[in-house]
Amino acid sequence: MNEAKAPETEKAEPFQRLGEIGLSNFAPYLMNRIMGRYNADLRQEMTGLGLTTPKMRALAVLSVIDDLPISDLAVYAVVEQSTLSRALEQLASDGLVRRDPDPNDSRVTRIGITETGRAALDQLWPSMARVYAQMFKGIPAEERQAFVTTLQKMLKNIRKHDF
Amino acid sequence: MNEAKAPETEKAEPFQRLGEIGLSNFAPYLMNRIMGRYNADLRQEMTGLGLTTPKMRALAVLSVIDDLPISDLAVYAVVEQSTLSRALEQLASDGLVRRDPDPNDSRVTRIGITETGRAALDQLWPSMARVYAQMFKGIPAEERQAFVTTLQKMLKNIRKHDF
DNA sequence: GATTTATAATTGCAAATGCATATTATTTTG
DNA sequence: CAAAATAATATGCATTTGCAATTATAAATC
Repeated sequence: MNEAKAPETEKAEPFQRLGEIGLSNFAPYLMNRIMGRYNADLRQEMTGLGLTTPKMRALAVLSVIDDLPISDLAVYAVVEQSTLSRALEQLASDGLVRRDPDPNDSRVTRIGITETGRAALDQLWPSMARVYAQMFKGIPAEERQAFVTTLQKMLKNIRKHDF
Repeated sequence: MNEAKAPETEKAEPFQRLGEIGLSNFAPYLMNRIMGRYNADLRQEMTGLGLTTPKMRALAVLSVIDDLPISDLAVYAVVEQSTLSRALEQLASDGLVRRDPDPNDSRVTRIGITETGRAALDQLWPSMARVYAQMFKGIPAEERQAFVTTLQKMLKNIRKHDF
């Protein structure tokens, strides 16, 4: 009577529990495991350069999209606004980023990366590339591409902002 | 999917920078963004249940693999050993987990989940399942499966332990 | 156009985190 | 088998984090 007439892809399962899925089939678990290692591996390198994860993330984002309002940067960099505020304080005093008041909205401070900031990131990049390569070792280009495509869909599904 | 020109899977590129790859094509970036949202979304629910991310992760793992040494649990749950130690202290005093001395090695404490612990996780599970479903919304089963398969390979590539 | 509401960024503060170290138990080695 | 090296867990402590409240500005509403 109360048969589920589910459209296949969406929600057909009554409610599978984690134990039934299994950790190694549960994507969020695997992703947390992988990113935990990725971030831990990089943290070591960062420490040597006087960087922290929030600082590094801010620089990495700014190396691609410059001159961002702090609130946008927080979203891109996946760092809490207040944490980022303090990280930027240090980055600015170390000369790795620049703070420019937004001409149109005086509440906004726009952050740009400096040459020194780029240089710092360049020092870290080999490690990032190495860990990245390690992660995808033995995975063919086509599979990598499909993987990224799925990730892009997932981000669209889950994000709370327009970017 | 356009035919790839390059047969090389390993390392052929001279050294592409992040700016050239672009944030939205850089898998670790996308994964951090997605997991950042996933974890933030759940944190809210957890707070209501008196749980934190480390506590929740420990319970989730234990619901699948019970009776783990603390050191193994730390790996599975992606939580720092010292952080986990303190999280377990609280979980035990709240009666959500049990601590049993290992009969063969008296350095080891094995952690098991209690009925109360399972009940707490059951309360959280609907939210986890909801965010999980949201993440994969519109992504066909086949693509999901391929995605998980790639994740499994990646974990094998990057992990430092045998599990 | 004055008042309410919303947004950007900073900051105070308590709690959480992670590193280094301590403690206890086990394994290895000479 | 004593001494040294290794392993599992706990803990001291300085730092980091995130929430809530604050300040300052802008937008909306009446």
